[in-house]
This record gives sequence, structure tokens and C-alpha cells, in this order.
Amino acid sequence: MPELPEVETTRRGIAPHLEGREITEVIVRQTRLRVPVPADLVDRLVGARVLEIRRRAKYLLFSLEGAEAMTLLWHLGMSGSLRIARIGELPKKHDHIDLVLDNGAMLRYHDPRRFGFVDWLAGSVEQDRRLARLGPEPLSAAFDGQRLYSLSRGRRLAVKPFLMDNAVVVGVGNIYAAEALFLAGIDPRRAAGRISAERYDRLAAAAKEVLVAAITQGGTTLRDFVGGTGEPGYFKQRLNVYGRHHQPCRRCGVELRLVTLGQRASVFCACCQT
DNA sequence: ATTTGACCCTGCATGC
DNA sequence: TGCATGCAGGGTCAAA
Repeated sequence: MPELPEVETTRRGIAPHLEGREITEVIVRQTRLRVPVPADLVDRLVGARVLEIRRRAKYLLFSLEGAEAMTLLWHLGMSGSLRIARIGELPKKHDHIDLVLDNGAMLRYHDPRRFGFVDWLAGSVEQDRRLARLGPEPLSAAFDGQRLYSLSRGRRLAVKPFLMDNAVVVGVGNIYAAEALFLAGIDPRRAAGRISAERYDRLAAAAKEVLVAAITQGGTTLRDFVGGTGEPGYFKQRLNVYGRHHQPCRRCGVELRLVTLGQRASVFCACCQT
């Protein structure tokens, strides 16, 4: 699934095709997603105009103007993708939802594992329980080494799952947590509470650096991720550790190790990361 | 309170 | 070739 760079790539790819357009038809082929597709989705979307598509963490927020103002929340889960397709393009397996637009294009949602979902925002961003308690955006000034340092004091959790905690910072998933820790030279198994402020400064900077680089490359395509225009992402070639266990470290040549932390595969270099 | 584990679902790679 | 197993970009919930 998409982590923040993939969701942002999706947003940038689809927004120009949707913003300002009216939704003329909605086709739902599968209602059983992680959250059941809202029963009133079609009725409320048809005839509505897309004002803006924003992103918060790994959620896409569609601001809509119709009979009423409303916001649609779209999460891509592990295997979801949204892309622009031509009207009339035959749906493939796992193409669950289409939003047909008044400009001859449509937005098509594909999600084999169905861990993603679409739902109405409950009130405001501050009120919706899915968004209300999220930590800061990783590319914002609110996310820095000082935040990591202060939140981690006394915690014995390994630093990698700590960095992936959405209350700490959002958008850093398994790929980019591993990559950021490699760039910062920190062992992912180290207890979060036993890392210095100086090293957390480096970790925050490394996380920003790797996320920006991945967005620039259109995200990371592992299996079938495609951005909003159907293009794969090219960051995979730039990965230093994720998915490279038992291969040599690009920096020192030592064989990369694989461990499990927080039930997630974690690859690191025992030589470069301490 | 923090931390761990199970679970949601399908597809794919691997090994027997 | 077929079958079983394990693993995959995330997030939520219950239990330890």
C-alpha cells in the first residue's frame, strides 16, 4: 500500500482531472471494503462538484459542493489505487468504484485486498475520530527531532514502530521508516527512549529527506501501485534496505539483516546502523 | 498507559 | 501440476 509519497503522488495525479468537475455517475461494484461503502454514497455524489482534493496523513479528502457541502474520505489501505481512466474502459477484477465526471474522464478505484475504504468525514477534521488524534505531517515544521525526543522518553518500544505510530508522526510506513533509520544510522531495534536528541534530529531530517525524494520519484511501486495517471513510481531503485535483506549494504557491503519489529519486517545494516 | 497480537482480504512466491 | 504456507505498502481493537 501506499505510504505518504504514494498517496501524495495519487493526489497530484488525479486532482487536476477532478477539481472543478461535476460527478455525473457513480458505479459501485463492491460494497464490502474495510468499512462498508456508505449506502448514500451514490445519491449524495451524483450531481456534486469536486472543489478540492487534499491529503491528511494517508487519507485523501475530497471537498464537494452539491445540495450541501460535504467531504469524502478515501483511504487506500495496503493495496488500493485511484487513477484516471477513460469512460467506457472495461473494469478489471477488483475495480470496485468509478466516479464518472462531466469531462469524459472517470476516477477508478482498484483494491485487491480491500483494506481501503471510502466514507464521509464525520463533521470536521477536528471532530472525525479517524483524523482528530493524528500526529503532525512529517514534512511540516511541527515534526522535528525535538518532538521525537520528548515523546519517546521512558518508552521501551523499538524506535521503528515508534516512528510508525500515527500519534507521533503520520505517513511514515514500513518502507520509509526502514529507509529513514538507515539514513540516520540508527538500529531499528533500539528502544525509542534510549536515543539521544542529536540522533533524533538526524532521524527527523532523514525521514523528511526520504519522503521528499520518494514524492519526487512518484512513489515506490512494489507490485502494482500506480499513481493517479496510471504511472508506476520509480523510488524502488533508490531503496537502501527495504526488501533487500540478505543483499549487501550499498554503503559498507555487509549483508543486510532481517528482523521483525511490531509484526513488520525490518531490514537494516548491523554495521551502519547502531 | 504501553505494548503486543489477532484480524480484515487477496495475490504471489516459495517449497514440498 | 497441485497444494500448503507465509508474507505483503495499514489501521483498529482487545487483551496482556
